[in-house]
Amino acid sequence: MGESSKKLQRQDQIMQSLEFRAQMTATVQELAAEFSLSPATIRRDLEKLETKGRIVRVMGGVRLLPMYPVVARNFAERSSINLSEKKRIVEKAVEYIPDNSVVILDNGTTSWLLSKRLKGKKNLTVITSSLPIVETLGKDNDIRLIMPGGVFRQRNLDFTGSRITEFFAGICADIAVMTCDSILPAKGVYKIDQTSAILGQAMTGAARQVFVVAAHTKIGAYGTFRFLTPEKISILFTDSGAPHNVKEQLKTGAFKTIFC
Amino acid sequence: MGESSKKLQRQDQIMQSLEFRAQMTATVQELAAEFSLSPATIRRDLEKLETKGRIVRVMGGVRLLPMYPVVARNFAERSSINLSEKKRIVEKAVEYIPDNSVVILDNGTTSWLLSKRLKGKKNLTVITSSLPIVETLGKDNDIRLIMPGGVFRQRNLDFTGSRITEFFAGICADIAVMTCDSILPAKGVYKIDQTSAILGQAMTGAARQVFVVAAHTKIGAYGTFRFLTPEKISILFTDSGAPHNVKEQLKTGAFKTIFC
DNA sequence: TAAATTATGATTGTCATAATCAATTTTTGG
DNA sequence: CCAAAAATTGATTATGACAATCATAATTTA
Repeated sequence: MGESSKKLQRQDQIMQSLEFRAQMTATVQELAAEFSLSPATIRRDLEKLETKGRIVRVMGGVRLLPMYPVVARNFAERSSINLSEKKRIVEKAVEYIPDNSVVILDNGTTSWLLSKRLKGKKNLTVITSSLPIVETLGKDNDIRLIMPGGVFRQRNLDFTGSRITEFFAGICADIAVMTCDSILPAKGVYKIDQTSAILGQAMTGAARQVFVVAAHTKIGAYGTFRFLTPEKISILFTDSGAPHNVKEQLKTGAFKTIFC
Repeated sequence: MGESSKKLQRQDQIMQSLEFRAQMTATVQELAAEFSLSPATIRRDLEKLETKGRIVRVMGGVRLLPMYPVVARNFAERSSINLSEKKRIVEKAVEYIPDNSVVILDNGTTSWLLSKRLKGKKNLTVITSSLPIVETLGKDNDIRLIMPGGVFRQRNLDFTGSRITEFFAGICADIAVMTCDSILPAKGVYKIDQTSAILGQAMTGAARQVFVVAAHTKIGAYGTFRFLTPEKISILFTDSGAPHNVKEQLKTGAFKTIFC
């Protein structure tokens, strides 16, 4: 059996009470007084609400999340896979993005990490459909941030739609930084879903240079929809974890590969 | 004099350390061990980092903000002005939004509050340029969320641009819920900046019904750019705090007014 | 290099928290 | 509607996180 309706109702009241407060915060004691309950009970409610992702508990009380918590948490967890490799790749790729450039950033956790490393660049224009990237770069004064718009995909935290192709047809950027689900060195770069692949085609078609950032595990992995052929890749940034023969193949391939 | 470079450098290292962690969290003790420092020093660093808006401290440790903190905080503070009036207005307006409808939501704190009350509606399509609204509704499975896109405005946390008008020209929604900076009952509804007014025109032109939600303080207030004439307003939702003569004027006006 | 500023770690008192348990309330199933 | 089961509640206790303070050490400034 779950929680009693009375308890659930009170949890909603706590949420409402939080929204009334200027800083969206309250102490356990304040709430205990407000509901005429013991601090222990309030703590148990807050514990539940935190599990449900509706609040963050802080020392002595609780804070309403200004933002969407559940999806962000999923995203943060996904991004922790291969994190140290991804970070090395990203650090290197960032070196190849000069000041004053116009950069298209693909969706995905790797390009999200990359966006975090753009701080300090001067006069950058970033075009992206990724909500986490918007949130990361939105606070940066030195970055002009442009979003094509579209229908929101909860699973990917991005926006896509039929207007995307049309949008990028009118864009000429310096660099597109792309993520992927699969790289076949002789054939090209792939995404798992078609919508993302169409977006990828539009993005890469709108940039003079195409960077691909991908952990070595993506090389030879499964991916159905190709969005990029080898000759259009400017640089592939990957880690050095791939088997020797694969690395040799990359070194003699159609595009430049940088092992980070 | 500010902080020493050594201290600032360590604070950056703390941030990096946080990014490496799966849940983006760490305890004071973990960090104390990692940097071979006393918990007191780590706490002082965390205190600074929190002041700078880079982290949120939680019981026993610290959590990296998944999202942009400073702007969100500003927004949350702004939204607390007239909060109880706004909430009453919003509760009433939500009643007039039926299931299965297509709703355009304007930018602004009042429509952000309104978006929080849409949970439970079935098969809703929401079109908005507001980042906070996207974040609020993005976690809701029952809402189809569409963003026109454009250039990000940090100050308003929204997206605007020349394509906006073109975008809304292709839209026919059921309801547009609009906020404003000023209402002159005989003349119309105004915004302070022209960009928002152009967006407002596009939005109201794309909807069959136009709701205006505004605290009574907006009636007769200052606003330069008109985006809506009185005869195009379907319903004005406001609180009953306006002077008697103003309320009489509204009751005999060109549009329906609901005092919440 | 010396003085001023800042940072650090230890100590202390205060307070939040988690765990446990008995009493009470609510829900479930007949 | 009633009895049994489940869940909730508040009191208690042990743990430990926190802020304030101060003397010492390190860093920055002139």
